Amino acid sequence: MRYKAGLETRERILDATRSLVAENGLDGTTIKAICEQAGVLPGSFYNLFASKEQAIVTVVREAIDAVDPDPAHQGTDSLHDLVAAYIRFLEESPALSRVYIRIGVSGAGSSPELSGRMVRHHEARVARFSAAMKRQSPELSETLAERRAETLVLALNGIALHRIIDPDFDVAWHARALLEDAAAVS
Amino acid sequence: MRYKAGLETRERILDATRSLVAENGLDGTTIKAICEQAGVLPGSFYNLFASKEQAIVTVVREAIDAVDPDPAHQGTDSLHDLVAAYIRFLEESPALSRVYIRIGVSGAGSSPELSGRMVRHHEARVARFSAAMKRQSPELSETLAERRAETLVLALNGIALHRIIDPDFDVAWHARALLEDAAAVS
DNA sequence: CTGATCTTTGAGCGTTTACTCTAATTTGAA
DNA sequence: TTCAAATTAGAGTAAACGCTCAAAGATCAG
Repeated sequence: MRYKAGLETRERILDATRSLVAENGLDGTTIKAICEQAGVLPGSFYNLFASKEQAIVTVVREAIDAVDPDPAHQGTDSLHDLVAAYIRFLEESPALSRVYIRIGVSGAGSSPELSGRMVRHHEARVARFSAAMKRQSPELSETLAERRAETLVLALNGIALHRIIDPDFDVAWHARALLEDAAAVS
Repeated sequence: MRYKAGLETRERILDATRSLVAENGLDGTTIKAICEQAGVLPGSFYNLFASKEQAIVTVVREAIDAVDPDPAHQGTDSLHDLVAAYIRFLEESPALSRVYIRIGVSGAGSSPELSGRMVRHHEARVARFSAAMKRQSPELSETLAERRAETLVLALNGIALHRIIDPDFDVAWHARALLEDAAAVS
């Protein structure tokens, strides 16, 4: 894994894994398909990755890192900023965001590694939304703000999810509608 | 499929299929597991069902029929009624509702039969919510009411989905929060 | 009881899965 | 140029998958 050729192969494998998981989901993605799309034979795959799961985890980590960008700004962003960032992620990284939705949705199947990572990510994300919610509506109680924040995050996921079934679905419109409703209350 | 024994076996197979899909999802449910849980051998399964997919489709149809009860009342129910009915479905039919969420969410995988059925169901459901929305807020334009109705349905699914990862998750609270937000706007 | 029909048995089919192994080739620092 | 280390090729493994089938057993109308 030190030579240039190996690193290039690794990238090709990750590209293939990303698009295949986006297209077919976790269980629908096979080693054979990855190798074919990457132009590689199984021996090469297993020279660079210990298992199929390791390649998938790598791609999922990418997706999780991409969904909550600019962590330096944490503590200053508004709910609107957060939702806008999510919409941008969905629109500008179609493959990666499909990976994210598929995993977040299926509960990562039978992989404890992925499940744990996703649960922790969800908690952190709710916390970030919750902080923004409290900043925007200081009159809300602690627990109420947290629950409303979680409602918003989960509802956003439900909306993003629909794009997997209907590629022409207008995610941005619905996400903004949701945000407006939440803002109208507070 | 006419003798009493066959009908009982059929029920046992459907019970097993329902709980296994609820627990492990579509791809995680195998013929072997179904047969073991139903106390049946593969030959018996295939005497009653043409394929694994047929058994699953039967269970999914159950779930779809259960999520929108009392179609006779269509045209009179309020948004609150519809959301309350959904919450009741989620709470009173845990296994069936998990099947519903898993299928609706994953896009039914690679089964065109299931995908088509789910798409049609979603459209009908949105139409029903949309009608209730127009009744409640006549001042909204046609398309606006429809889009808001779809936002609500999808957000509800996003919330219900989280219960698959966290069984203790308070679906009812979050669903009601969503409804209040939507109501506060109109 | 008879006998046609339905049900169950359980070994086993062919395919696909993730993954391994050895030998050949390529790489790039010294 | 040398040569150990990294990378590839590609046949091959064992296990799991959905599913089949012939034979034995259970059911129930006539």
